[in-house]
Amino acid sequence: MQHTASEENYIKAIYHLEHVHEKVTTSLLSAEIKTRPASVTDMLKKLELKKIVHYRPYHGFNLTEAGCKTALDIIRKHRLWEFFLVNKLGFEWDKVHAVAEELEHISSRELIMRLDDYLNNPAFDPHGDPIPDNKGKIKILKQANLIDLPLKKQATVSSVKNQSTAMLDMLRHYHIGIGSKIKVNRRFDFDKSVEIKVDKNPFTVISNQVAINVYCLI
Amino acid sequence: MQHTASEENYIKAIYHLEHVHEKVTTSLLSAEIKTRPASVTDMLKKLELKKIVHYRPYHGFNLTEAGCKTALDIIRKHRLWEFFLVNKLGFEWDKVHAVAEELEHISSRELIMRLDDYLNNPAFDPHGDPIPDNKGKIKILKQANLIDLPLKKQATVSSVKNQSTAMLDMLRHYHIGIGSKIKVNRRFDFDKSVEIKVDKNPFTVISNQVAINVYCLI
DNA sequence: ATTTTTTTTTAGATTTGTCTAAATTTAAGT
DNA sequence: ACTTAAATTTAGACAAATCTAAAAAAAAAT
Repeated sequence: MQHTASEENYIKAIYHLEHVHEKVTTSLLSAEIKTRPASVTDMLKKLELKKIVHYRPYHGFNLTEAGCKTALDIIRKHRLWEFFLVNKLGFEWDKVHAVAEELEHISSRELIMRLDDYLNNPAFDPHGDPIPDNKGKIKILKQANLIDLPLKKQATVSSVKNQSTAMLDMLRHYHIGIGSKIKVNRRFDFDKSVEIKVDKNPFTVISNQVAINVYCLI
Repeated sequence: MQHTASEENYIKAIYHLEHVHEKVTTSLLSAEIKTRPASVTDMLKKLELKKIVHYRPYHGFNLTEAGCKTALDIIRKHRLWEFFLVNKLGFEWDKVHAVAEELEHISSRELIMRLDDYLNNPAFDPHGDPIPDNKGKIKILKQANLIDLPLKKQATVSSVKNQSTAMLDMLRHYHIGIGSKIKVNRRFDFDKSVEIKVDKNPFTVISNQVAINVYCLI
């Protein structure tokens, strides 16, 4: 009793909307997946029958427990594939979404188990979003790019994208390493450089090119 | 102007049939992909419009040049994924077909380019079948049936005809796999069985039924 | 509390890929 | 050559997922 790719897309979209809006409505979902409201209604009736959503006509809907589990499973697949595409195949992290959208619908459970092991059971995808484990559990921490960090809030360096010698050399110079505590003091519009404080060191400014390679837990 | 997964399955099936039968007919294709003849006729009319096949009603059909190119592209994807599944994820080589059937329909060209590089541009899949390169070129090596091998000359197992689970189980028992080094020591007239040496293992005798399914490079 | 606007659902059509049953064409058997 | 058998195609139906246009329900505005 598996789901079609289309059903999976609806389930995933509902899951995401539930985390942003209290009530998930037909028009919200319609906008999210770029289909007409009428089509959404049709699909909801199907998902209701499959006990994936609780659906009260005219008053929105939300995932059942089973629906939520299914959503997490799809998200797990999506993010594992993204991790694979970036860390094994060398894709740019902003180019993987569309491909992962296709790969996430591959059904083999064994494939995902093996892929997870092959990647050493990563907890975060290349965008810093948590990857649910095979029971649907997710690590609450979120990884964010250094340039996206909220100002003056401490964060912990968790990974570095470009691991070339030149890059690591640069990071050593600024005393930035995995585990370093970083606070962003301000951003400069002129060249998108960022003023930061690393551990107990004095403030410094790092270029945008350096910043975009550093990820932190917040 | 891309093809649906269903169209791709037809194209691939026609390609394979063309290499076994001089004329590819509706009923042959129908049996190959397990759909009713009427459905095959419908699809053929669509593929004819797309200039994928030359179709003469009641008299069979064959791939156009474009169709052939498309088939090779799908086969390339299928075999690259099989290689990945076995050599990176550790699947048994007789368990990858179904998964690769799904993966082969992922459309991203960049994905396949990168996967190919990541795998070091392999020329043969785990079953010993050649992987077309990105221009559709296939490496052809001389393959000989195990029963036809010259005595006491080493050969390398390159492919297996009957890929049923029972067969592969049998081969595993004799430690025969793709890449195994085999030497034929003698043939028994009584039941046409063959005494062989596989890699560094002691001599064994395999039945004629097993031997005729094994092909080697010499 | 009505009326108007917005949202949602229903009704009916379309496309894709499949099916069954009937009709047609080709091949085979005498 | 003629009849029978087999293969193929046509015709019509169906399920999935979408659409448009119209109807119905809920929300907002006066």
